[in-house]
Amino acid sequence: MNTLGYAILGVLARTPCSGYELAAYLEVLWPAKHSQIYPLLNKMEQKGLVAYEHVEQTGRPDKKTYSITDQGREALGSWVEEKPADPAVRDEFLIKVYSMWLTDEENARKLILERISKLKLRVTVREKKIASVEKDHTRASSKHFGRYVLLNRSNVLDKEEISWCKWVLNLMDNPLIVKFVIGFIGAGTFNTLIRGISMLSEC
Amino acid sequence: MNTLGYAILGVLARTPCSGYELAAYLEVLWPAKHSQIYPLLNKMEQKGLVAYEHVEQTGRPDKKTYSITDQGREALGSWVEEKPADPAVRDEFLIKVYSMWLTDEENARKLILERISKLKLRVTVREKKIASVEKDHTRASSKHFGRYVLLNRSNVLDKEEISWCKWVLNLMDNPLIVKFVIGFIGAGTFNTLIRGISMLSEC
DNA sequence: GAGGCCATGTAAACCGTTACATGATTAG
DNA sequence: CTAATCATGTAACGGTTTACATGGCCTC
Repeated sequence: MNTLGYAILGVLARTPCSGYELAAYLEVLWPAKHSQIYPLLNKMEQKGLVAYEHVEQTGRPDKKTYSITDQGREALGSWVEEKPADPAVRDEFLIKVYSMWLTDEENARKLILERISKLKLRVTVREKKIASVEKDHTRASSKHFGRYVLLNRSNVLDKEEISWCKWVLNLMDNPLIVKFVIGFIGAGTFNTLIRGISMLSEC
Repeated sequence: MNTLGYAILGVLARTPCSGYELAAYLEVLWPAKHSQIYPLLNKMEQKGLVAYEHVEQTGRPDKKTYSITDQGREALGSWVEEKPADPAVRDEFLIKVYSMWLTDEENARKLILERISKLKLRVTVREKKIASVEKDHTRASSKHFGRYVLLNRSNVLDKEEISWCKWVLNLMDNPLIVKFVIGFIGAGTFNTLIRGISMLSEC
C-alpha cells in the first residue's frame, strides 16, 4: 500500500464518506485526483481495509459510502507509529524566484505580489474552515484535533510566507536599508523584521 | 521541456557544474535523483539549451561540466515570466498528525518532538550556508539574490513550524489553558502565542 | 574492510496527471 | 444555456523512485 492509501484510511477513520468527498478532504493532506482514488479504493476494499455501502440517491447519482474496517484501523495505527518520510515540496515559484535576476524588476515584483495575493486568499478561506470546526477540537483525544491543528499549521506558515514576500519586496526597493536591518534575522520572526523595516523607512 | 529542465537551467545560469553537483543544488529547488538528471541533461544538450565540456580528473572519475547556452538562457527567461503552477506538497507527517488521535499520547508526542529536531537541524545547517553567501547578495540584480532569499525563506518557515510544533505539544499537555489563549491566533505569530502560553503557565 | 564520496549512466516499476466516458440537477 | 456540482470509472502518458551497473579514492 502506498501513502495515498494511508491518507484515505486517515480520513475514513474520522468519518465515512464517498470517493468524491474523499478527494476534497485529501486536498490538504495528500492531494490526489479521482482517477487515482477510485481504483485504489477498489483495491483496498478487496484487501479488507475498507468496506462500502451502496447508497441510492434521488436527484443526484448514487454513491458508495466507504468506511474503515478494523483491519484498516490496525494497518493505519501501526503505520502512524513509523517514522514519516521526508517531505517533498515541488513549487515552481521557488525556481522562478531563484532565476528572477534574469528578468527586469517589474516582472520580479509581479511574481512576488501575485504570490502574496494567492497566499492571502488561501488564508481567508482556511480561516472560515477553522471557525467552523467543532468546539472540543483542542483536546488531543478528539477526532478533529488533527484536522484542527493542521489547518492552523497551514495558516501560520502561509502568513509567515506573506511576511517573507514583503521582506523580499523591501529588499528589491531599497537594498541599503535592509542590509542594515539584516542582523535581526534569526532573533525574531519576519513580522518583527518587517516592523523594523517600516520603522526605519518612516524615519 | 518539464519543470525539472527549467530548474536545471536556473542552476546552470548561476554557475556551470556537473550533473552530480546539480543534484545537490536542486535538492532545495526541485528535488531529483541522478537517474532523472543525467538523461534530461543529454536531451537538453541535443536541443542546444546546455553545452558540456569533458573534464578529466585525477584521483576521481572524469566529469562533464555543463553550462547554459544563450538559447537556454532565453528559454529560462521567458518561462520565468509565466505564472507558476500551484505548489504541491507531499508530507507523510501531515497524515500522521491527522491520524494521531488513534495512538497513545506518548507516540503522538514523539512524532512532534522528532519533527522539531529535524527542523532544528535543517535550520542550523542552512544558517551556515546563509553566512557563506557573498556580501552583495541583497541586491536584486545579483546572481545570488534568489538563492539568498530562498535560504532565508526556508529558515523562517522552518522556524515557524517549530513554533507550531511547540504549540501542539502545549495543546496536548493542557488543553484548557490553550482554549483560553486560542483567541490570539491570527492576531500575531505563533511565537507570540507561545510566549503567551508560557506566561500563563508560569503564573 | 566497510562505508561514504565522487561520477555517470540504463531499465523497470511505481506514482500522478490528463484525457476519455457518461449523465442528471441546479444556479446564474 | 452555460457552468458548476455530484458521482464513478478507465486508459494513456509523463514524471519520479528504486534497482542494476561500474569503479577508484579516502576515512574510520
